[in-house]
Amino acid sequence: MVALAPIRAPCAPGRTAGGCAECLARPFSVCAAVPDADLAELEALSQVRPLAPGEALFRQDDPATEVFNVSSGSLRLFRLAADGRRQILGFLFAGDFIGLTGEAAWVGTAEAMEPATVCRFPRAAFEALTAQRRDLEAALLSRAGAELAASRAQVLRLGGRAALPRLAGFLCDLPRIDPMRPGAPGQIRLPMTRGEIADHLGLTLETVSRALSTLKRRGVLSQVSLSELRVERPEALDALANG
Amino acid sequence: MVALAPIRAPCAPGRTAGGCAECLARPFSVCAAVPDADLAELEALSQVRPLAPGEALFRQDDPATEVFNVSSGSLRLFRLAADGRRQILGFLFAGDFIGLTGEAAWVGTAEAMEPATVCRFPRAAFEALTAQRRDLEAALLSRAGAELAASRAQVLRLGGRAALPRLAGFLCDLPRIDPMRPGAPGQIRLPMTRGEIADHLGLTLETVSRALSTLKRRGVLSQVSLSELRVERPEALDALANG
DNA sequence: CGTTCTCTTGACCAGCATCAAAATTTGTGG
DNA sequence: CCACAAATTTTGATGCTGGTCAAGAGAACG
Repeated sequence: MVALAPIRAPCAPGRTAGGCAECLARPFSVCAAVPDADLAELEALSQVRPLAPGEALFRQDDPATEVFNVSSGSLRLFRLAADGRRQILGFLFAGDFIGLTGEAAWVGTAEAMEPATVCRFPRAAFEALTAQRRDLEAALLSRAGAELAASRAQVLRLGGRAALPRLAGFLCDLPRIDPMRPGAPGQIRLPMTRGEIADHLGLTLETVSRALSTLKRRGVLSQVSLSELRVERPEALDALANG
Repeated sequence: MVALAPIRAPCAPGRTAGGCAECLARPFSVCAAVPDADLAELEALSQVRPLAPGEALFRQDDPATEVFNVSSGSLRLFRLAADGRRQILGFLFAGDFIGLTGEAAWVGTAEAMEPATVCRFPRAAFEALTAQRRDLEAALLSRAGAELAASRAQVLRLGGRAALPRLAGFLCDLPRIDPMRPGAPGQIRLPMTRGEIADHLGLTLETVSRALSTLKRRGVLSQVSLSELRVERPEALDALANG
């Protein structure tokens, strides 16, 4: 897994150096709904938490006493089944908000896939702020809609049987949900392993690897590195994903 | 498909006979957040629309200029893929709200599975009301969370490979999402066909039928009628769904 | 430079899809 | 109310995709 050149942590550690006002993730976050003049309210509630690769932010079934906003890096959100199978519910990138559903316990475990930072809010205080601020509540509702759409996209992918369309659909969507990704357009960054892609798509890592090889053999993709793909024929990828 | 004994349509046709105040679906709906004193605001915006079995409420990719609340009966929400495959995103029952995501176009087609009624709101007017009423907005956010949880449950089901656990999980959840279902506890009403269950679970109708037969052979279920099952061994069903 | 982890590729097999037909239920019209 | 027609469900036979097991190649890290 190739670590990124470190992105300046937004809502930055230290808080002094610009704070939320200079946060690189704010344009993609619910915080964008809060005008600059009122940012101090947000900053007063939040703490910055850096995460090392593999470190857990919370575990499934733990009480959800806090909510989070991802400000850099990426995380995996997964649930372990009784038989040991791991279903990855989603990958979280800068701007994603964690804790929308208001459930008492976390549905899954969240772990960093690479160095990451999140803003941490006590749930009660955040909900109090939400109740005061109409703009924030509307932004949360809007983001909940986006997350529901993402979950439905995953359902559509998992419902289709073949492995190749599942992977193609995932690769098409990935750049969209990773707003701060670096690198040239037409390239796809994969901060997750083959096994994680497999657990997201309901496949095995061998099948994912074979599907990637097939796409390379057909000239749809080429590999810049293990974790960086180049899309050679975007239309072909799109056709596989949908048609 | 056995039609239910008709439920008195809530938010009833005619509107005069009690209106929202006597709506049987209100306890399960976002409308519950609106106090009795303010119900007139809701009623002024809404129109009751009855649906015949098979009738479409809207079609995928159509502009979403209205939102709906199901007040009786049930609907299927599905999306047709380019290859003709049908993925059923969910089944809608009394109390379910349609139009949470705020997207410009419908993600899928909604069709009644049995005689049903919905309350219809012009989207712009409903959003204006939402912006005024804190209680309604909070209820919508809460319901969005519930729907996200349902979608994630479907992801967890589709991600698991075997057919039997998928069906078992679906049968376990169905009674919970159908709050106004009639009939004795321990019985499961299936307003949908085997083919629709299959398209929801990413299986074929033959596989669903075989899985049902297996559950009957093992004594987990028995059939009251084609569309009504009796759970003989709830623990066994639950074990199949999770373990 | 060696250890460890991840990825790739191969061989084989099981479970589900597909094709096909019979049984059951539902709906319609006399 | 019965008989017939249409639709749905059940069951069977066969083939293929993807899972499982296994081994080797390539990267990452100390």
